[in-house]
Amino acid sequence: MTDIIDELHWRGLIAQSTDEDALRARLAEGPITVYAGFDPTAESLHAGNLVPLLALRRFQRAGHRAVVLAGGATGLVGDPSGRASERSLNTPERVRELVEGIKVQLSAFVDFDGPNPAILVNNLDWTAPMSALEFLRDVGKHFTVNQMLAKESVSARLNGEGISYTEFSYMLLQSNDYLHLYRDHGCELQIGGSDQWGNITAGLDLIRKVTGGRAHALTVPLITNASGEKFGKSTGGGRLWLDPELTSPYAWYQYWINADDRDVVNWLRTFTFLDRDEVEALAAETAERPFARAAQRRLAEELTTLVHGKDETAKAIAASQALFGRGDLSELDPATLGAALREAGALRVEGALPSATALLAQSGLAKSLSDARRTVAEGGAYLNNVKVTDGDVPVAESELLHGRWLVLRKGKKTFAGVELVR
RNA sequence: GGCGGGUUGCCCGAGUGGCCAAAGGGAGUGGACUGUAAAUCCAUCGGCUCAGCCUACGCAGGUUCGAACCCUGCACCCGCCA
Repeated sequence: MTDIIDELHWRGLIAQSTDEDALRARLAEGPITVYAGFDPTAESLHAGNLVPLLALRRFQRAGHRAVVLAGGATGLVGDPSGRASERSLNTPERVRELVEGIKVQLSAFVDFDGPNPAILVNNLDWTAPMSALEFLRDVGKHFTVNQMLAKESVSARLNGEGISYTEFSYMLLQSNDYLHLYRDHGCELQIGGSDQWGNITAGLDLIRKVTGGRAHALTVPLITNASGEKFGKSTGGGRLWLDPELTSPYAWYQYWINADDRDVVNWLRTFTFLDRDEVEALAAETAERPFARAAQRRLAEELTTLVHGKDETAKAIAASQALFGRGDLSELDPATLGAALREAGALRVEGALPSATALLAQSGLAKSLSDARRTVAEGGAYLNNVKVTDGDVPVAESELLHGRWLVLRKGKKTFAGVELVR
Protein backbone atom coordinates (compact mmCIF):
# COMPACT_ATOMS: atom_id res chain seq x y z
CA MET A 1 0.00 0.00 0.00
CA THR A 2 1.34 3.40 -0.88
CA ASP A 3 1.89 5.82 1.93
CA ILE A 4 -1.28 7.84 2.53
CA ILE A 5 0.59 11.11 2.90
CA ASP A 6 2.44 10.54 -0.35
CA GLU A 7 -0.83 9.77 -2.02
CA LEU A 8 -2.47 12.92 -0.70
CA HIS A 9 0.48 14.96 -1.92
CA TRP A 10 0.25 13.43 -5.35
CA ARG A 11 -3.44 14.20 -5.46
CA GLY A 12 -2.78 17.81 -4.49
CA LEU A 13 -4.86 17.37 -1.39
CA ILE A 14 -2.57 18.85 1.20
CA ALA A 15 -2.87 22.59 1.53
CA GLN A 16 -1.36 22.88 4.98
CA SER A 17 -0.35 20.47 7.65
CA THR A 18 1.25 20.48 11.04
CA ASP A 19 4.61 18.76 11.42
CA GLU A 20 4.41 16.30 8.57
CA ASP A 21 7.30 14.16 9.72
CA ALA A 22 5.67 13.71 13.09
CA LEU A 23 2.41 12.77 11.42
CA ARG A 24 4.18 10.26 9.16
CA ALA A 25 5.91 8.78 12.19
CA ARG A 26 2.60 8.46 13.98
CA LEU A 27 0.93 6.86 10.96
CA ALA A 28 3.77 4.37 10.71
CA GLU A 29 3.03 3.17 14.21
CA GLY A 30 -0.44 2.01 13.34
CA PRO A 31 -4.01 3.04 12.61
CA ILE A 32 -5.03 6.51 13.64
CA THR A 33 -8.46 8.09 14.18
CA VAL A 34 -9.23 10.96 11.82
CA TYR A 35 -12.12 13.37 11.87
CA ALA A 36 -13.72 16.00 9.69
CA GLY A 37 -16.71 18.13 10.57
CA PHE A 38 -19.54 19.46 8.43
CA ASP A 39 -21.91 22.19 9.51
CA PRO A 40 -25.54 22.14 8.46
CA THR A 41 -25.60 25.39 6.52
CA ALA A 42 -27.88 24.24 3.73
CA GLU A 43 -30.40 21.66 2.66
CA SER A 44 -27.66 19.49 1.24
CA LEU A 45 -23.91 19.05 1.00
CA HIS A 46 -22.37 20.27 -2.24
CA ALA A 47 -19.53 19.13 -4.46
CA GLY A 48 -16.99 21.17 -2.52
CA ASN A 49 -17.76 19.23 0.66
CA LEU A 50 -16.75 16.10 -1.17
CA VAL A 51 -13.04 16.92 -0.97
CA PRO A 52 -12.58 16.59 2.81
CA LEU A 53 -15.19 13.84 2.92
CA LEU A 54 -13.33 11.78 0.35
CA ALA A 55 -10.06 12.51 2.13
CA LEU A 56 -11.59 10.87 5.18
CA ARG A 57 -12.50 7.90 3.07
CA ARG A 58 -9.00 7.74 1.67
CA PHE A 59 -7.69 7.46 5.22
CA GLN A 60 -10.22 4.79 5.96
CA ARG A 61 -9.14 2.81 2.93
CA ALA A 62 -5.58 3.07 4.17
CA GLY A 63 -6.66 1.30 7.33
CA HIS A 64 -7.46 4.22 9.60
CA ARG A 65 -10.62 5.03 11.51
CA ALA A 66 -12.89 7.80 10.30
CA VAL A 67 -15.10 9.98 12.44
CA VAL A 68 -17.63 12.12 10.61
CA LEU A 69 -18.99 15.00 12.62
CA ALA A 70 -22.25 16.77 11.91
CA GLY A 71 -22.24 20.24 13.40
CA GLY A 72 -25.51 20.31 15.27
CA ALA A 73 -23.99 22.75 17.76
CA THR A 74 -21.60 24.70 15.56
CA GLY A 75 -24.38 25.05 13.00
CA LEU A 76 -26.34 27.00 15.59
CA VAL A 77 -23.53 29.50 15.95
CA GLY A 78 -22.08 30.02 12.48
CA ASP A 79 -18.49 29.84 11.32
CA PRO A 80 -17.03 33.21 10.35
CA SER A 81 -14.21 31.55 8.36
CA GLY A 82 -14.02 32.70 4.80
CA ARG A 83 -17.00 34.98 5.10
CA ALA A 84 -17.01 38.72 4.74
CA SER A 85 -20.28 39.14 6.56
CA GLU A 86 -22.15 37.76 9.49
CA ARG A 87 -24.41 34.78 8.89
CA SER A 88 -28.07 35.01 9.70
CA LEU A 89 -28.99 32.45 12.31
CA ASN A 90 -31.21 29.51 11.53
CA THR A 91 -33.73 28.51 14.15
CA PRO A 92 -32.83 25.49 16.31
CA GLU A 93 -35.62 23.49 14.65
CA ARG A 94 -34.28 24.31 11.23
CA VAL A 95 -30.74 23.32 12.22
CA ARG A 96 -32.03 20.05 13.59
CA GLU A 97 -33.72 19.32 10.27
CA LEU A 98 -30.62 20.22 8.32
CA VAL A 99 -28.48 18.01 10.54
CA GLU A 100 -30.72 15.04 9.89
CA GLY A 101 -30.43 15.68 6.18
CA ILE A 102 -26.67 15.95 5.99
CA LYS A 103 -26.16 13.00 8.35
CA VAL A 104 -27.74 10.74 5.75
CA GLN A 105 -25.51 12.18 3.05
CA LEU A 106 -22.36 12.03 5.14
CA SER A 107 -22.86 8.41 6.01
CA ALA A 108 -22.86 7.45 2.34
CA PHE A 109 -19.20 8.32 1.92
CA VAL A 110 -17.54 6.39 4.67
CA ASP A 111 -17.78 2.73 5.49
CA PHE A 112 -19.58 1.70 8.67
CA ASP A 113 -18.81 -1.98 8.34
CA GLY A 114 -15.60 -3.90 8.10
CA PRO A 115 -12.54 -4.01 10.30
CA ASN A 116 -12.31 -0.28 10.93
CA PRO A 117 -15.87 1.04 10.87
CA ALA A 118 -16.45 4.77 10.77
CA ILE A 119 -18.51 6.56 13.35
CA LEU A 120 -20.88 9.47 12.94
CA VAL A 121 -21.20 11.98 15.76
CA ASN A 122 -23.09 15.21 16.39
CA ASN A 123 -21.29 17.86 18.41
CA LEU A 124 -24.59 18.98 19.91
CA ASP A 125 -24.43 15.84 22.05
CA TRP A 126 -21.54 17.11 24.13
CA THR A 127 -21.94 20.83 23.61
CA ALA A 128 -25.58 21.27 24.62
CA PRO A 129 -25.16 19.81 28.13
CA MET A 130 -22.35 22.24 28.93
CA SER A 131 -23.38 25.33 30.85
CA ALA A 132 -22.21 28.78 29.88
CA LEU A 133 -20.13 28.95 33.05
CA GLU A 134 -18.46 25.62 32.38
CA PHE A 135 -17.73 26.70 28.84
CA LEU A 136 -16.15 29.97 29.95
CA ARG A 137 -14.09 28.34 32.70
CA ASP A 138 -13.10 25.06 31.02
CA VAL A 139 -12.68 26.15 27.44
CA GLY A 140 -12.54 29.94 27.33
CA LYS A 141 -9.80 30.20 29.91
CA HIS A 142 -7.35 28.48 27.57
CA PHE A 143 -7.64 31.09 24.88
CA THR A 144 -6.35 34.61 24.90
CA VAL A 145 -8.36 37.14 22.99
CA ASN A 146 -5.04 38.21 21.51
CA GLN A 147 -4.56 34.93 19.66
CA MET A 148 -8.19 34.80 18.66
CA LEU A 149 -7.98 38.26 17.14
CA ALA A 150 -4.93 37.18 15.19
CA LYS A 151 -6.85 34.45 13.36
CA GLU A 152 -7.57 35.27 9.76
CA SER A 153 -11.28 34.56 10.16
CA VAL A 154 -11.55 37.22 12.85
CA SER A 155 -9.06 39.82 11.67
CA ALA A 156 -10.66 39.90 8.23
CA ARG A 157 -13.89 40.88 9.91
CA LEU A 158 -12.34 43.44 12.20
CA ASN A 159 -11.15 45.28 9.13
CA GLY A 160 -14.54 44.89 7.55
CA GLU A 161 -18.04 44.96 8.81
CA GLY A 162 -17.46 43.49 12.21
CA ILE A 163 -18.13 40.18 13.90
CA SER A 164 -20.63 39.25 16.55
CA TYR A 165 -19.55 37.71 19.83
CA THR A 166 -21.41 34.60 18.69
CA GLU A 167 -19.31 33.99 15.61
CA PHE A 168 -16.19 35.15 17.42
CA SER A 169 -16.72 32.20 19.78
CA TYR A 170 -17.00 29.68 16.99
CA MET A 171 -13.38 28.58 17.12
CA LEU A 172 -13.78 27.68 20.78
CA LEU A 173 -16.61 25.33 19.99
CA GLN A 174 -14.69 23.64 17.23
CA SER A 175 -11.63 23.40 19.46
CA ASN A 176 -13.72 21.79 22.12
CA ASP A 177 -15.00 19.27 19.57
CA TYR A 178 -11.47 18.24 18.75
CA LEU A 179 -10.60 17.97 22.43
CA HIS A 180 -13.68 15.87 23.05
CA LEU A 181 -12.93 13.51 20.17
CA TYR A 182 -9.28 13.31 21.22
CA ARG A 183 -10.24 12.24 24.70
CA ASP A 184 -13.22 10.00 23.98
CA HIS A 185 -12.24 8.51 20.65
CA GLY A 186 -8.49 8.88 20.59
CA CYS A 187 -8.81 11.12 17.57
CA GLU A 188 -5.42 12.49 16.59
CA LEU A 189 -5.98 14.09 13.21
CA GLN A 190 -8.48 16.62 11.96
CA ILE A 191 -9.02 17.30 8.29
CA GLY A 192 -10.84 20.30 6.92
CA GLY A 193 -10.93 22.83 4.13
CA SER A 194 -8.06 25.30 4.10
CA ASP A 195 -10.32 27.97 5.56
CA GLN A 196 -10.54 25.75 8.64
CA TRP A 197 -6.85 25.99 9.46
CA GLY A 198 -7.33 28.56 12.18
CA ASN A 199 -10.11 26.62 13.86
CA ILE A 200 -8.24 23.35 13.67
CA THR A 201 -4.98 24.67 15.09
CA ALA A 202 -6.92 26.35 17.87
CA GLY A 203 -8.10 22.85 18.74
CA LEU A 204 -4.54 21.55 18.76
CA ASP A 205 -3.60 24.26 21.26
CA LEU A 206 -6.52 23.36 23.45
CA ILE A 207 -5.62 19.66 23.41
CA ARG A 208 -2.04 20.44 24.32
CA LYS A 209 -3.00 22.77 27.15
CA VAL A 210 -5.64 20.55 28.67
CA THR A 211 -4.15 17.11 28.18
CA GLY A 212 -0.55 17.75 27.29
CA GLY A 213 -1.15 15.56 24.27
CA ARG A 214 -0.24 16.08 20.68
CA ALA A 215 -2.62 15.89 17.75
CA HIS A 216 -2.31 16.77 14.08
CA ALA A 217 -3.97 18.95 11.51
CA LEU A 218 -4.26 18.72 7.77
CA THR A 219 -6.21 20.92 5.40
CA VAL A 220 -7.29 20.21 1.87
CA PRO A 221 -7.10 23.05 -0.64
CA LEU A 222 -10.07 25.04 -1.70
CA ILE A 223 -10.86 23.65 -5.13
CA THR A 224 -11.12 26.23 -7.85
CA ASN A 225 -11.65 25.94 -11.56
CA ALA A 226 -9.19 27.10 -14.17
CA SER A 227 -10.66 30.59 -14.01
CA GLY A 228 -9.89 30.74 -10.31
CA GLU A 229 -13.48 30.61 -9.22
CA LYS A 230 -14.44 28.88 -6.05
CA PHE A 231 -15.58 25.41 -6.89
CA GLY A 232 -19.24 24.52 -6.63
CA LYS A 233 -20.23 28.00 -5.57
CA SER A 234 -21.68 29.09 -8.81
CA THR A 235 -22.25 26.67 -11.63
CA GLY A 236 -24.61 28.66 -13.74
CA GLY A 237 -27.77 27.27 -12.27
CA GLY A 238 -26.50 27.48 -8.71
CA ARG A 239 -24.55 25.14 -6.52
CA LEU A 240 -23.79 21.57 -7.38
CA TRP A 241 -25.67 19.74 -4.70
CA LEU A 242 -25.30 16.11 -3.73
CA ASP A 243 -29.03 15.82 -3.15
CA PRO A 244 -30.62 14.43 -6.34
CA GLU A 245 -33.73 16.50 -5.65
CA LEU A 246 -31.67 19.68 -5.90
CA THR A 247 -29.21 18.64 -8.61
CA SER A 248 -30.44 15.73 -10.69
CA PRO A 249 -28.00 12.91 -11.46
CA TYR A 250 -28.26 13.97 -15.09
CA ALA A 251 -27.33 17.57 -14.29
CA TRP A 252 -24.54 16.34 -12.03
CA TYR A 253 -23.17 14.09 -14.77
CA GLN A 254 -23.42 16.92 -17.28
CA TYR A 255 -21.49 19.28 -15.06
CA TRP A 256 -18.49 16.98 -14.92
CA ILE A 257 -18.56 15.98 -18.53
CA ASN A 258 -18.29 19.67 -19.36
CA ALA A 259 -15.13 20.07 -17.33
CA ASP A 260 -12.43 22.27 -18.78
CA ASP A 261 -9.41 20.40 -20.18
CA ARG A 262 -7.25 22.35 -17.78
CA ASP A 263 -9.26 21.16 -14.79
CA VAL A 264 -10.15 17.63 -15.68
CA VAL A 265 -6.93 15.89 -14.67
CA ASN A 266 -6.72 17.76 -11.39
CA TRP A 267 -10.30 16.85 -10.68
CA LEU A 268 -9.66 13.19 -11.42
CA ARG A 269 -7.01 13.31 -8.72
CA THR A 270 -9.03 15.23 -6.15
CA PHE A 271 -12.46 13.73 -6.68
CA THR A 272 -11.89 10.10 -7.67
CA PHE A 273 -10.12 7.02 -6.38
CA LEU A 274 -8.50 6.24 -9.72
CA ASP A 275 -4.89 5.28 -9.19
CA ARG A 276 -1.89 7.07 -10.53
CA ASP A 277 -1.49 4.92 -13.64
CA GLU A 278 -5.09 5.42 -14.68
CA VAL A 279 -4.99 9.15 -14.13
CA GLU A 280 -1.74 9.48 -16.06
CA ALA A 281 -3.15 7.48 -18.94
CA LEU A 282 -6.16 9.77 -19.07
CA ALA A 283 -3.93 12.83 -18.84
CA ALA A 284 -1.95 11.58 -21.84
CA GLU A 285 -5.16 10.86 -23.71
CA THR A 286 -6.39 14.39 -22.99
CA ALA A 287 -3.15 15.88 -24.24
CA GLU A 288 -3.18 13.86 -27.44
CA ARG A 289 -6.85 13.66 -28.29
CA PRO A 290 -8.61 16.34 -26.28
CA PHE A 291 -11.67 16.21 -28.50
CA ALA A 292 -12.34 12.62 -27.43
CA ARG A 293 -13.02 13.93 -23.89
CA ALA A 294 -12.01 10.59 -22.43
CA ALA A 295 -10.99 12.11 -19.11
CA GLN A 296 -14.22 14.08 -18.83
CA ARG A 297 -16.29 10.99 -19.51
CA ARG A 298 -14.44 9.00 -16.93
CA LEU A 299 -14.63 11.80 -14.36
CA ALA A 300 -18.37 12.18 -14.86
CA GLU A 301 -18.93 8.46 -14.69
CA GLU A 302 -16.84 7.98 -11.56
CA LEU A 303 -18.41 10.87 -9.69
CA THR A 304 -21.95 10.08 -10.64
CA THR A 305 -21.46 6.49 -9.55
CA LEU A 306 -19.88 7.63 -6.31
CA VAL A 307 -22.71 9.98 -5.43
CA HIS A 308 -25.77 8.50 -7.10
CA GLY A 309 -24.90 4.87 -7.77
CA LYS A 310 -24.52 2.67 -10.82
CA ASP A 311 -28.15 2.70 -11.92
CA GLU A 312 -28.50 6.45 -11.93
CA THR A 313 -25.19 6.75 -13.74
CA ALA A 314 -26.34 4.40 -16.46
CA LYS A 315 -29.49 6.47 -16.86
CA ALA A 316 -27.56 9.73 -17.00
CA ILE A 317 -25.19 8.33 -19.61
CA ALA A 318 -28.06 6.94 -21.68
CA ALA A 319 -29.92 10.25 -21.50
CA SER A 320 -26.81 12.17 -22.49
CA GLN A 321 -26.19 9.90 -25.45
CA ALA A 322 -29.79 10.14 -26.60
CA LEU A 323 -29.96 13.92 -26.33
CA PHE A 324 -26.47 14.77 -27.55
CA GLY A 325 -26.28 12.09 -30.18
CA ARG A 326 -26.52 13.61 -33.62
CA GLY A 327 -29.19 11.09 -34.58
CA ASP A 328 -32.71 12.08 -35.42
CA LEU A 329 -34.80 12.32 -32.27
CA SER A 330 -37.80 10.75 -33.97
CA GLU A 331 -35.75 7.62 -34.54
CA LEU A 332 -35.33 7.01 -30.85
CA ASP A 333 -37.66 4.37 -29.56
CA PRO A 334 -40.32 5.61 -27.13
CA ALA A 335 -38.78 3.96 -24.08
CA THR A 336 -35.34 5.47 -24.67
CA LEU A 337 -36.72 8.89 -25.48
CA GLY A 338 -39.06 8.92 -22.49
CA ALA A 339 -36.34 7.76 -20.12
CA ALA A 340 -33.91 10.36 -21.44
CA LEU A 341 -36.38 13.18 -21.09
CA ARG A 342 -37.51 12.19 -17.63
CA GLU A 343 -33.87 12.06 -16.68
CA ALA A 344 -33.20 15.52 -18.08
CA GLY A 345 -36.31 16.84 -16.38
CA ALA A 346 -39.70 16.58 -18.00
CA LEU A 347 -42.66 18.90 -17.72
CA ARG A 348 -46.08 17.28 -17.76
CA VAL A 349 -48.73 19.13 -19.67
CA GLU A 350 -52.41 18.27 -19.69
CA GLY A 351 -54.91 19.09 -22.38
CA ALA A 352 -53.82 21.42 -25.15
CA LEU A 353 -50.22 22.29 -25.96
CA PRO A 354 -49.19 25.84 -25.05
CA SER A 355 -46.72 27.96 -26.99
CA ALA A 356 -43.02 27.22 -27.12
CA THR A 357 -42.24 30.27 -24.97
CA ALA A 358 -44.69 29.15 -22.33
CA LEU A 359 -43.12 25.70 -22.33
CA LEU A 360 -39.63 27.16 -21.99
CA ALA A 361 -40.73 29.18 -18.99
CA GLN A 362 -42.73 26.39 -17.36
CA SER A 363 -40.00 23.82 -17.78
CA GLY A 364 -37.54 26.13 -16.07
CA LEU A 365 -35.25 26.37 -19.08
CA ALA A 366 -36.07 30.08 -19.18
CA LYS A 367 -36.55 31.94 -15.95
CA SER A 368 -39.55 33.93 -17.16
CA LEU A 369 -41.71 34.36 -20.19
CA SER A 370 -39.70 37.43 -21.11
CA ASP A 371 -36.53 35.39 -20.88
CA ALA A 372 -38.11 32.72 -23.08
CA ARG A 373 -39.09 35.31 -25.69
CA ARG A 374 -35.58 36.68 -25.59
CA THR A 375 -34.15 33.21 -26.16
CA VAL A 376 -36.40 32.68 -29.16
CA ALA A 377 -35.52 36.09 -30.56
CA GLU A 378 -31.82 35.29 -30.20
CA GLY A 379 -32.28 32.03 -32.04
CA GLY A 380 -31.46 29.87 -29.06
CA ALA A 381 -34.68 27.95 -28.64
CA TYR A 382 -35.20 24.56 -30.22
CA LEU A 383 -38.12 22.21 -30.40
CA ASN A 384 -37.16 18.66 -31.35
CA ASN A 385 -33.80 20.07 -32.48
CA VAL A 386 -35.46 22.50 -34.89
CA LYS A 387 -34.99 26.18 -34.22
CA VAL A 388 -38.14 27.89 -32.97
CA THR A 389 -38.99 30.88 -35.12
CA ASP A 390 -42.37 31.87 -33.76
CA GLY A 391 -42.52 31.15 -30.08
CA ASP A 392 -45.92 32.59 -29.31
CA VAL A 393 -48.17 30.26 -31.26
CA PRO A 394 -49.37 27.03 -29.68
CA VAL A 395 -47.20 24.06 -30.55
CA ALA A 396 -48.89 21.81 -33.11
CA GLU A 397 -49.87 18.33 -32.00
CA SER A 398 -48.09 17.01 -35.08
CA GLU A 399 -44.78 18.00 -33.44
CA LEU A 400 -45.24 15.38 -30.74
CA LEU A 401 -42.82 12.49 -30.90
CA HIS A 402 -44.57 9.17 -30.42
CA GLY A 403 -47.72 11.14 -29.79
CA ARG A 404 -46.68 12.53 -26.42
CA TRP A 405 -43.12 13.88 -26.22
CA LEU A 406 -41.48 17.18 -27.10
CA VAL A 407 -37.78 17.85 -26.73
CA LEU A 408 -37.14 21.42 -25.70
CA ARG A 409 -33.67 22.83 -25.84
CA LYS A 410 -32.25 26.17 -24.83
CA GLY A 411 -28.85 26.89 -26.24
CA LYS A 412 -26.53 24.09 -27.20
CA LYS A 413 -26.83 21.86 -24.21
CA THR A 414 -29.72 22.50 -21.91
CA PHE A 415 -32.58 20.12 -22.48
CA ALA A 416 -35.99 19.58 -20.97
CA GLY A 417 -38.73 17.24 -21.96
CA VAL A 418 -42.42 17.92 -22.28
CA GLU A 419 -44.83 15.06 -21.84
CA LEU A 420 -48.41 15.54 -22.93
CA VAL A 421 -50.78 13.76 -20.60
CA ARG A 422 -54.21 13.37 -22.06
C1' G B 1 -25.66 59.44 23.62
C1' G B 2 -23.23 63.26 19.91
C1' C B 3 -21.24 64.31 15.04
C1' G B 4 -20.11 62.82 10.09
C1' G B 5 -20.60 59.34 5.89
C1' G B 6 -23.62 55.73 3.58
C1' U B 7 -28.03 52.29 1.76
C1' U B 8 -28.81 51.84 -6.52
C1' G B 9 -30.43 46.02 -10.55
C1' C B 10 -27.44 38.76 -9.14
C1' C B 11 -22.48 41.22 -7.29
C1' C B 12 -19.27 45.63 -7.56
C1' G B 13 -20.26 50.51 -8.86
C1' A B 14 -21.61 55.54 -11.64
C1' G B 15 -25.62 58.74 -11.50
C1' U B 16 -27.61 64.46 -7.48
C1' G B 17 -34.71 67.30 -10.82
C1' G B 18 -36.78 65.63 -17.15
C1' C B 19 -32.19 62.86 -22.37
C1' C B 20 -32.96 56.83 -16.37
C1' A B 21 -35.30 50.33 -16.70
C1' A B 22 -30.72 53.63 -14.72
C1' A B 23 -23.13 54.44 -17.26
C1' G B 24 -19.07 50.93 -16.57
C1' G B 25 -17.18 46.18 -14.89
C1' G B 26 -18.01 41.08 -13.19
C1' A B 27 -21.23 36.88 -13.21
C1' G B 28 -25.23 34.78 -16.10
C1' U B 29 -27.74 33.80 -20.85
C1' G B 30 -28.00 33.37 -26.52
C1' G B 31 -25.14 33.39 -31.18
C1' A B 32 -20.51 32.70 -34.27
C1' C B 33 -16.12 29.49 -33.87
C1' U B 34 -15.43 24.37 -31.65
C1' G B 35 -14.56 19.04 -29.00
C1' U B 36 -21.19 19.05 -24.80
C1' A B 37 -13.50 22.31 -24.02
C1' A B 38 -10.80 27.08 -23.70
C1' A B 39 -9.84 31.77 -25.74
C1' U B 40 -12.00 35.45 -28.81
C1' C B 41 -15.85 38.32 -31.10
C1' C B 42 -21.17 39.80 -31.29
C1' A B 43 -25.71 40.19 -28.77
C1' U B 44 -28.53 40.04 -24.44
C1' C B 45 -29.20 40.65 -19.34
C1' G B 46 -36.72 43.54 -14.09
C1' G B 47 -41.67 41.79 -15.48
C1' C B 48 -45.98 41.55 -18.68
C1' U B 49 -51.67 40.66 -22.25
C1' C B 50 -44.31 43.35 -25.32
C1' A B 51 -43.83 49.15 -31.21
C1' G B 52 -47.22 49.74 -25.34
C1' C B 53 -47.71 49.10 -20.21
C1' C B 54 -46.39 47.87 -15.08
C1' U B 55 -42.89 47.55 -11.15
C1' A B 56 -38.05 49.30 -9.43
C1' C B 57 -32.75 53.05 -6.99
C1' G B 58 -33.40 50.98 2.10
C1' C B 59 -38.91 52.00 4.15
C1' A B 60 -43.04 55.64 4.67
C1' G B 61 -44.78 60.30 3.47
C1' G B 62 -44.16 65.25 1.10
C1' U B 63 -42.60 69.24 -2.66
C1' U B 64 -42.97 69.46 -8.13
C1' C B 65 -46.11 69.40 -14.52
C1' G B 66 -42.06 65.77 -13.53
C1' A B 67 -37.85 62.67 -8.22
C1' A B 68 -32.93 57.37 -7.83
C1' C B 69 -31.78 62.56 -7.49
C1' C B 70 -34.98 67.98 -3.24
C1' C B 71 -37.64 67.94 1.95
C1' U B 72 -39.50 65.18 6.55
C1' G B 73 -39.70 60.91 9.54
C1' C B 74 -38.08 55.82 10.32
C1' A B 75 -34.79 51.50 9.84
C1' C B 76 -30.12 49.51 9.06
C1' C B 77 -24.63 49.85 8.03
C1' C B 78 -19.72 52.32 8.52
C1' G B 79 -16.38 55.89 10.88
C1' C B 80 -14.94 59.38 14.73
C1' C B 81 -15.96 61.21 19.67
C1' A B 82 -18.22 60.17 24.65
